[in-house]
Amino acid sequence: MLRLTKKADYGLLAVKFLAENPDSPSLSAKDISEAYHIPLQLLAKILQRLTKVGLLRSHAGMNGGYELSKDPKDITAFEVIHAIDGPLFITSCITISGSCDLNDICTIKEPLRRVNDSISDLLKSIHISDLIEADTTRRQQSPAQQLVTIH
Amino acid sequence: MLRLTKKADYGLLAVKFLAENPDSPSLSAKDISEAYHIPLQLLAKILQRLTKVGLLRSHAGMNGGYELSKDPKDITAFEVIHAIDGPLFITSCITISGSCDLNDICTIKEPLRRVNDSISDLLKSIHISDLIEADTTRRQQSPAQQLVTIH
DNA sequence: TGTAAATCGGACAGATTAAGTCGTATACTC
DNA sequence: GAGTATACGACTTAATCTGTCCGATTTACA
Repeated sequence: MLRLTKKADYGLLAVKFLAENPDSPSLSAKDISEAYHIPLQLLAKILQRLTKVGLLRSHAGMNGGYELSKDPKDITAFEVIHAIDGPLFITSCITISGSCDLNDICTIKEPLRRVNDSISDLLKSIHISDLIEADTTRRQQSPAQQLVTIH
Repeated sequence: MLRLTKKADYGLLAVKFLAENPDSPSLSAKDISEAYHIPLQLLAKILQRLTKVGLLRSHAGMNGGYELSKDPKDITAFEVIHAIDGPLFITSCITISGSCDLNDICTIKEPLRRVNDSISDLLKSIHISDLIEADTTRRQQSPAQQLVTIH
């Protein structure tokens, strides 16, 4: 099925939201959870992880919250996803140690590892700023144009 | 975590195995399950699905089994994975109907859909024949060379 | 024509993982 | 000091994946 977790989805949404509101000194987990109807406690943990890896800066206490620690141009989708979901492995048999039960038998491991790397590269080429741009251009387009350029 | 199911792994292995043995008129689920230590009944179901979508031809009865219904060059990794795991959706919110709870709120859907398409294209560009070639070239190389060219 | 070997397919149980909740501690502002 | 917010570990619930069981059907061959 090859799908991201909801946490990763939420994380991307949150980071994009922070990127879109550079004027606000910091937005709280509550602000973001209400904007997107994400369970507060769950989002809080996601933001904590993003803070831990240095993508966000946090401010506890009243009027606290989170802000991006760098420019949206310099944050990739890969970084966000990796921080939340951990390392990306397309196959079940490839683990961080590189070993699996079928170590000597399995002959598709290496080809799939290359696929894995390609996907990683793809996600590394997508920056948070791209997400914002894609969104604004979409709004400017007519529905007919959207069908042509998107998907 | 963005990972294939084991079923998809098994399916790819099985299809590759069939492609590697074009001389055998047909290999049974048992043959394949023993070659790779895959649970027989589980593999049987996977092969049944691949048959259902037309990638394999099955022969019931004694000396029965499966064979590829077309050339390994004409079967993509995408076809195998799609047959087993169903449609590929990178996000949790993008479904076959294209709708999610956050339909109007979620602003990363379209960008992620493009990522989704890119991954699909990537998997469509990988043919079963490629998996075999990658494997044989690997065997011909020295361990040192493998480290350079692979990954 | 009967038996063995194979595919077919639904239902189910167990295991693993994801999603979400709870409670408490800590930090900061006013 | 009160109120608001982050930090974080433990826990529960829900969903999905993995694997098994069982019976039915098909086919080759003795």
